[in-house]
Amino acid sequence: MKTCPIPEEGKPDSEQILRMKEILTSLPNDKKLESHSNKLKALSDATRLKILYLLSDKELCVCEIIYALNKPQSSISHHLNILKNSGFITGRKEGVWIHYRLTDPKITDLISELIITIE
Amino acid sequence: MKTCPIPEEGKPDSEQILRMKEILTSLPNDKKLESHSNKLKALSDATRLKILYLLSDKELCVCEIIYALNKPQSSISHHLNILKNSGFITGRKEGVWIHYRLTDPKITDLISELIITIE
DNA sequence: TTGATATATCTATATATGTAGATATATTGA
DNA sequence: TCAATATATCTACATATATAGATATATCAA
Repeated sequence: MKTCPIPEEGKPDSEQILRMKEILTSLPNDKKLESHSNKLKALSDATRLKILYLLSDKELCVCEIIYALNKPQSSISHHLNILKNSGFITGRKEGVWIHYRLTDPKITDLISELIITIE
Repeated sequence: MKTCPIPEEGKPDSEQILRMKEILTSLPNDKKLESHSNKLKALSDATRLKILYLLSDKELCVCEIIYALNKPQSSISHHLNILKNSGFITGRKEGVWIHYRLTDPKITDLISELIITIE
């Protein structure tokens, strides 16, 4: 039976193994990858996706988002905080109000593209 | 003090509110959004991101991925299953081996683009 | 300064997730 | 049929997360 092409002691690596090692060294380091996966985790919630899509049109204040999504204020605030900390949105304070907008307007399009590729 | 522009009883909605409602009705339904957020959740793990990047070059069998990432076989199998169920990768059986590849080669590029927009 | 509004933070709880060891299944060669 | 390899599934446990009520903070108007 063909065995897994892992390199044997003393023998040179196969082309395949060399290529894999090349890819691994070209990747962001573990700390960065951890940060990237955490940012992507911010997208793994339906409420947060809704918020991003709402903001794809124009900036909104928190109370408008609360009204639109019909969820407790603490819950919306929690999700906004996650989106803000991961860099997807930014807030602009105006009196008591805080207006949130997408950090980059391309964000929602990229998310949609990503979903489409696997649908 | 300016109060939140939520529609009052009997009064017509503001332009802003109408636009929000328009966006909300244009969104995928809740079941679909739940599915989308679950797919994105598959990207929220550093090990799974590494697997996707490894597969961006060419298909690999499970044992090669185990060797490259140096993690327990059960763990890699678990992550591959998540990536497969969410549609990011597909498996091709050949004897005892299963070769996995990206469902769409654009996937890793789109992920990178998404990360770049918020960095 | 007082009261109301907008938002954030704290807290508890239920649920989901990653990890890794153990076991099961499938395939192949002898 | 038997042994070895490749992979999947099961299991338990520790950790992370969403939720929503309660409380805190900040801003403004009167």
